[in-house]
Amino acid sequence: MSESLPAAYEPGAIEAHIYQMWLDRNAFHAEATDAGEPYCIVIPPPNVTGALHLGHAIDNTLQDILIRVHRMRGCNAVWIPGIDHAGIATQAVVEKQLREQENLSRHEVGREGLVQRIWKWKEQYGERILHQLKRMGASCDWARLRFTLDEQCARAVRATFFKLFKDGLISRGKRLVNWDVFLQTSISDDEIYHENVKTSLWHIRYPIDGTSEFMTVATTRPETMLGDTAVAVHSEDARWNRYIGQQVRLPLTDRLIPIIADDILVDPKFGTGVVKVTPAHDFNDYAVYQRHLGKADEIALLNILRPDGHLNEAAGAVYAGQRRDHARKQIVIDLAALGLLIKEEPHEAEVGHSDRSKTPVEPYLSDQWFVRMAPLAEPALDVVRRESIRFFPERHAQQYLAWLGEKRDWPVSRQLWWGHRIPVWHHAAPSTESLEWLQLNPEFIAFNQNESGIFVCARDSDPLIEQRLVDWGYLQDPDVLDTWFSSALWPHSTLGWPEQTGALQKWYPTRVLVTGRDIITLWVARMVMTGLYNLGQIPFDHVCVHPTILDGKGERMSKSKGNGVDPLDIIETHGADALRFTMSHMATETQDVRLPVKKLPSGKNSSVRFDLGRNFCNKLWNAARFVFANLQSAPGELSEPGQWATADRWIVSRFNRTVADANTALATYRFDAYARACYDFFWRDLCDWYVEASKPALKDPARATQTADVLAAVLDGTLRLLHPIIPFITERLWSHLNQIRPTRGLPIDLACPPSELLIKANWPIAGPLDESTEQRFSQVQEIVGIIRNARNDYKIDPRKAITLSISGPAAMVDSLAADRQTIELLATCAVSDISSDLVPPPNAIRATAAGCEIYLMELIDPAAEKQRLAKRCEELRKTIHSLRGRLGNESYMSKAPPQLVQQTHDQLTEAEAEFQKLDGSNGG
RNA sequence: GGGCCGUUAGCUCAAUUGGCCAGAGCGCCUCCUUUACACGGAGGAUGUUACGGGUUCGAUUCCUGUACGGCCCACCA
Repeated sequence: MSESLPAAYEPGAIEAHIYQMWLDRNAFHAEATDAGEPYCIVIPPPNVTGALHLGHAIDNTLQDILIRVHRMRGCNAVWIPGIDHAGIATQAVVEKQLREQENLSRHEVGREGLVQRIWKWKEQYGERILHQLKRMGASCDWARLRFTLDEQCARAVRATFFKLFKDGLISRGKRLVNWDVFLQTSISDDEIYHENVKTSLWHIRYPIDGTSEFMTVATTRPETMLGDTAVAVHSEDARWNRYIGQQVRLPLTDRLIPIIADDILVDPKFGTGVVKVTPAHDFNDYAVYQRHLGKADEIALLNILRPDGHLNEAAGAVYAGQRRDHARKQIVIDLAALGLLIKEEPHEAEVGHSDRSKTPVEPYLSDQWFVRMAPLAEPALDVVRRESIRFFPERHAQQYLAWLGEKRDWPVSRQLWWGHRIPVWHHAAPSTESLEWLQLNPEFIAFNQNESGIFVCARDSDPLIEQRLVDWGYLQDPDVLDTWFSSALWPHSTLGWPEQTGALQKWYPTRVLVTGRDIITLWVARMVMTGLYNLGQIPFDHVCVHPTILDGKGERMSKSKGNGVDPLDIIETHGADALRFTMSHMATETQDVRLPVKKLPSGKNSSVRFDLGRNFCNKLWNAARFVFANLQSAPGELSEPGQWATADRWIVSRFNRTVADANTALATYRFDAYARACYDFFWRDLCDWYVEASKPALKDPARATQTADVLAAVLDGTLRLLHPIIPFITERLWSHLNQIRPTRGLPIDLACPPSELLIKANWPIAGPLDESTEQRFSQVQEIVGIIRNARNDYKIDPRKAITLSISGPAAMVDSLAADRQTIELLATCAVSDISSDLVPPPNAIRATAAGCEIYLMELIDPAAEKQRLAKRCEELRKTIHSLRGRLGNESYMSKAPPQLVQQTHDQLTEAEAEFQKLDGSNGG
């Protein structure tokens, strides 16, 4: 029945089996009607475009730890998984594939054809992501898997858009947007990266109308001059201000454009002091246009580009149809021919590029939908200021507040086909019949009218309503919504909103959002806004921001950089638990952690950083094997802790302390502190000391049963404590423990009810601490330490037992005698005498620890001993000098806390006592 | 250019509201294959806590300046 466990832990042999067992037992699933305090986490949905890397691994490991801890604490815990459709990124990938493999453009396959292909692609890559999550041990409630483009999310999107539309928070307008001419869509600021490009600065003369004079402008983009509608100067620039109100003749065109004053745009000390103004193709110039709008010096807006980046008719017959880069060359040639090009100097500029298509973006004037932010942002700022939502670490709230404080309108339309289509239909001249109908259904239909016609928003995706609109000649907006629009609804859309589902009522607000700091603004802030707007409630109480994983060169792991490491690679070399343990250990409060990665001959990646977790698992495996080998099948009779050995009481107290530390760490999302507390307890206390100390006890018939019971109990508790971090190995060992020892015979402080599965077991109880025992055992540790130290100094064969005697304070003699066996085993020695009044034997090595004198006998080399003692005396002399200095300092004595002064006093007394003894014997 | 954060052992990171000799893992050195574990055990070496100034009895911790690095925002015709 209880098969033997191999000497080395082999994660590959058990992980798949254990995960399947959890699935078979439905261990991840929760129902809203289940008992327990609700505890819900929604996963930050990974983009379907790519496989997960280690950045996702840390994010999901931490979430899984929280979910598993709270499940064990008896909460009704649910972790909702999902994937993001990642509009622009996904469409770009599939379009690229289409081009490369079939040489087709999206227009050739059509809207439906393309969307169909993307869905296919999504199935394939979505599966891969889910597979990765499962291999990592993620205990997601898979029955609740969501996709940001599925029907449930679509209902939430429609309902939200409708509400915004009805409340007048959706507006449509011409705006200058960042245009990707390759994908022919607008992209958001955050989808742009800047690249340093070597180009030229061209100086061009603009003839001032009615004079023989010129104004000289400098530009890096000469082709945009065809769209100039003004030149601007500073109002106080004596060189130029007399021309304000006059006109220049725009070269290569027959247009006259005004000379205007704009003191914001123009810095008179920079360049020539004259700036060309191209409001349709430059963000600053567009701002000029807006500033002058409605004033006497209002300027025109002239778009000279087609959506594909070619120049249009407005650019003039000569240039219309040319590509933007071709036009630039041609214009330079033409200007030179006219003698209007003064010079061309080398110039470096940061040019915005689309993250998706890697092509330069074009500021482009187009019709877009916007969400007005001000009314949404204010309450979202408020809940964080009031700390209804708390950030961990706190400092990250600043970024949130700063960004939201700007309240910049959110452009939500994207000229894409993959995404939630904007639920707005337009008609320039609607029939009265249709208008009457619209007014009949204010619950489902909202509309507003302006000079360009009527815009109708339909709440539900109802084919009958939509068909009716189409029949009346209304056209649906071809654009789709920004991906963030659907992810902004994630915490409530995944729970069923707008339906008042049981899940929504039970689990909303969710408890914590775990994420990296890069999407605090784009995502976290928007979730808070929509949560408050749609439900009047915050979406989560806490935001846990974990460090960003960097590679060995300090660069962020990302798919586009190609430096992402597949968690499956690490799982292959180290195991999932090792990956998770190391991730938890790395989750400190710093903003980044570096992870040097090495490429294996197989082409896969690995990193020695994960050895930490692997070694830890192996140690756990073997410590458990040791316990199993020493357990009788039934526990002994419960005895009173008062009858236990020091080591027994000590390890129980240490365990209780560790549980308390883990609880504290988890309450503030200090996953590193949780992992470190477990590591130190398990390795340092349990393995290094307790297991070693238990070995003679297990051979002693009088103590074997009690010791085995403590071992079983502490192993039981340790597995519970570690399960959330390293679920696979602990579940495996748990089942083995259950087989050979179904009941533990737990000492009272560790009593937790039994459980067949560890994943469903109770979280350990932080029982009482036994300070005096901890202190007493630490004296044993000190004494053992100093003996080992001396043995090493004297190069004594590790196998050779030495004889020693201990002279200590009368109060310690009895307790030391009780722990004699422990000292003898751990320091490989025989203790011949423990007493309060020993005379130092001749030729013995002397050492001091825990206020005791230790005499190591039968060791020669008095010269070496003398030298060693001299060294120690010197150390003590320094210590004493420093401590006396501190106590002699009046300010210190009067201002430092008395407790600290007392401590200093005690230290001095101790050091002086040791010095006196050593110096006395060494004095000869 | 504006804002935020960081700089601790060769590397990667800790250090509760300022207070024991600033710790751990890896790496390094010595020794040990002792029946849980060499993915192990015992011991050891390594720090002007980036640098300057200040506050304090006392500063890795608080203030300030400099250097370097990262992130966010805005980007200059």
